[in-house]
Amino acid sequence: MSGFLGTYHISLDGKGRITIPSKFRAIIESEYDSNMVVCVMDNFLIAFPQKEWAVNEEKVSSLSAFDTDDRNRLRDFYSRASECKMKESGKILIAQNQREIAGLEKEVALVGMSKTFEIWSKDRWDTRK
Amino acid sequence: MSGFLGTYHISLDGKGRITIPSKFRAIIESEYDSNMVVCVMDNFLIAFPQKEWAVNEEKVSSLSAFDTDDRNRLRDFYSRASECKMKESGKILIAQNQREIAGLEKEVALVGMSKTFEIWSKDRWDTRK
DNA sequence: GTCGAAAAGTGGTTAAAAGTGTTATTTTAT
DNA sequence: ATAAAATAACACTTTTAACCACTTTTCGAC
Repeated sequence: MSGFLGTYHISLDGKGRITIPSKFRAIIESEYDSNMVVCVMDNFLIAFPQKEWAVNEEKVSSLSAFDTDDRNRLRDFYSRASECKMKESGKILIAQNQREIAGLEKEVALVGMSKTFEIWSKDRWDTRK
Repeated sequence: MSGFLGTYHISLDGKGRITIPSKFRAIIESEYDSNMVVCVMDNFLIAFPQKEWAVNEEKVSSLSAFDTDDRNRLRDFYSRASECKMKESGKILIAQNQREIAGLEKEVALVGMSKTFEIWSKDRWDTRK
């Protein structure tokens, strides 16, 4: 498998959920389990299969727990992350505060980034530079 | 085998699929498996057998997922790629957003590039400089 | 505490759209 | 003229979006 690739334009339902496109879903089901971590990055969200989140966490673990700048960076990173499960139905619920931060309303773009994928509001995606 | 060579003028069917010319098909079947990755390059598309794509990916894998510039570069690369399988029938479906970006309508030119081949709209192929 | 109402979250159904497979017909090359 | 390849047409399957009904959680009033 070549990982998460491509851009999908999908919609948030009334309760703030998205249905994962079937290609992404197939990857999650075959390569990972249904546990995901979603975190905030600037303007948009990043969805990690839990296994990839762990790899990533590895990389930030070199930061010092006592250095103020590092600690601030870590706090930004962790405090706005959230664990979520992809359900049987292939849906995942995006936490409300994350929807707000990422400006998600109705139309959403999912963007494959190989080991992870990004979640953008359509507006921000279309106007990014 | 000498790889993908030559130019073929073929057509997109009503559902956005192309039938791979039998010479290309023979190469894919003998040298590779049926998994392909198609990505966007400027005005046209590039089709990679998955094995060749992996070589390519190798080259971008050193970029950091946390550096904004690197991440933007990765996003350009991945967001416009898509995995697809050449079916038994020798057809592959070109993703809708790729058809749009590459301006594919009815008539399409496939252009061999040895390890990969390119997919052009006839108009753009004829008028390229 | 516990009751009830509101909000948040979950699961399933449906119709429309997108994607797939097959066969038959047309075109091309020899 | 024949065989192989390419195209067109059609039926079928899968995926998606939009609803709706149900469950769980939260939270204030008592």
